[in-house]
Amino acid sequence: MSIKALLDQRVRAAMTAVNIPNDCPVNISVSTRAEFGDFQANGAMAAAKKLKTNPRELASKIIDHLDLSGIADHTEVAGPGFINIHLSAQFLSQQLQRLSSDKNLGASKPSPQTVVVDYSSPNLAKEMHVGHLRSTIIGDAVARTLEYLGHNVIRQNHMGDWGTQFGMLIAELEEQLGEGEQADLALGDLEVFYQQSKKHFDEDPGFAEKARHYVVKLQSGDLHCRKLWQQFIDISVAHSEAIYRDLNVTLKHTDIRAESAYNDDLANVLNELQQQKLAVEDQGAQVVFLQELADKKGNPSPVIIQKSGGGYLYATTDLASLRYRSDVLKADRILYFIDARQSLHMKQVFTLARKAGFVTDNISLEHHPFGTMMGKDGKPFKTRSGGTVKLTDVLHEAVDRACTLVREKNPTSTDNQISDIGQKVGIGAVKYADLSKTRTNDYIFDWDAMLSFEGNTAPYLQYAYTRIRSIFRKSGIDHIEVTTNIDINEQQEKILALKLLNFGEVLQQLADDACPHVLCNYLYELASAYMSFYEHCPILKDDVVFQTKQSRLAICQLTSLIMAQGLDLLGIEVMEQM
RNA sequence: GCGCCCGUAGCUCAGCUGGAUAGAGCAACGGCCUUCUAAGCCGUCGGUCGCAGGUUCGAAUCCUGCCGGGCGCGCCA
Repeated sequence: MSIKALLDQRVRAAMTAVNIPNDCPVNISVSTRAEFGDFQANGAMAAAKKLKTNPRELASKIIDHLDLSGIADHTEVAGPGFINIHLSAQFLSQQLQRLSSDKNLGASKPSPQTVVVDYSSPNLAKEMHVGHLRSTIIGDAVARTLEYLGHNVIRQNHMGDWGTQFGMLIAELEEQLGEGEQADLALGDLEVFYQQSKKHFDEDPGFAEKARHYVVKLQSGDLHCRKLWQQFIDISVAHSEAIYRDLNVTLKHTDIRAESAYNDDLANVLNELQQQKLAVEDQGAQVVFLQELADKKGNPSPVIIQKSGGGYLYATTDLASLRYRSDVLKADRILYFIDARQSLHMKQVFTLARKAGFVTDNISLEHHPFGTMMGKDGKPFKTRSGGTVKLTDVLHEAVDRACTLVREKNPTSTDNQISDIGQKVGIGAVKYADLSKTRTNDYIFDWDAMLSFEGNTAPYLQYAYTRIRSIFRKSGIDHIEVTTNIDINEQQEKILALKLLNFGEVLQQLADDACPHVLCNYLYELASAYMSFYEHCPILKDDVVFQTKQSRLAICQLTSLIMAQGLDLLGIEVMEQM
């Protein structure tokens, strides 16, 4: 149980003892200032309002019935009716020792659920650009965390391999192969290939006609088109997978279940919607009108299931995948990490899937959106030439800069050591820059901030870890026994201790809200608390007595374990030195 | 026109199930390496939390209106 939960329980008991109704909140929170204790309960003020009594007197009565023996040194009423709780050093010591022997590092394991996490899902027509970073790494961090908490996580990479533009791309591929070129050569740069193809499509009516024709042939199973398509897809998937490797993302080949996988089920989806009288013909298309999402005037929200030409759209594919995830994968929760611009679409698909009975009633369907990437001018991001920034270019630049810095700081290191550290630092910095701001609104792409290695960045956290490892190397001690007594005397030790004890709660919040930035913030605060501790509390110095040294090493060990675990959940690697 | 998201320090962002004097990083300035890695630590400077009302003992946080920005609203995904 977390300290917060423990305090909540005790204060609740005291509130009940003074006849405060159960529906009044307890409101345990971390104190904003040291003189206000470590935690405070402000439920007395709300309760006093309800009971029409004096809040300070009520708070004082609660304290009279509050049993915090062995937990707090003292409690006091302050201000309008706050109950400030000052934890005892002994209690903190006990809690830390318990944490040391807890293989879950304070994370409580809820009853396991099957959670489908839909993330990354790049469009295979083009190369991945910086805009794809968010879905990929946020989804990955959430998937890792849910797994750590014991859930059955099923990753789904719903790659876009089946849209209208593939007719254009395979027609272009056919022409280039006709000149004797190898597919992998023609597709050496997907972005260039896409542009060539697009230009061809726009300028040559004959080619455009062929492209449109090829879409239909492809979707109806024509072998020649299918073969060309497969060549294109294989190469494009390989590009994405190379990026996953560089990014240290856990998505595997077997996690791919692309749009094309649902092709054979699309007609079934339509048939069932028609049988249920949900889909009706309108202007030649098959459309479902959702009254549930009607506007103020009562106009229902339309979802097109089949185009007037007979083609299917992504709503159809998404419905098929929802049914698959519910029926076959048996999901309790399905999390989607998709651009906020898809919000209406997701809402429509979720509403329709429930209405048509494509998913079980108690399933949790969650769209976790994120905003559009903006330039420094506050307008939608573009490069000087009007294009996008390739993800692979950002990653290479980050690793190059990191390697340069590592070389400066470690002139005697070998090339292998430098590239190993540079890789972890560079990639970590890029990922952390994105993971640490999880606002669901638009965000600014700042090249320099993304490639910074100072302040609130991944290298700061990695550096804190290496400092700990360095101490263990210097001391010649491999590890500290979990039974070692931990003393909390200095202020820096106390601040660090409270942070360490909060890890489990942060993970729970991440699992519930799918917001990795709370873990980033936590780890930064943890690293910061450790840095202060490190500067102010000597460990291996000659004048440090044995017990203090052991205690501080135990604190170091615990910090390193939580730091490494936390960073691992973010998909950021640690190293012994940097 | 309707809908969704957003507006916090010069810049980039936390804080938002209401709680005490709104926090970080970057930038600027000043200290700290013969002592556990200075990618660091300590300090200074910097904010009418877009504006105006409302609810409340208490509002950055909740409600309403306005201003400003982004996005979305039937055959792309």
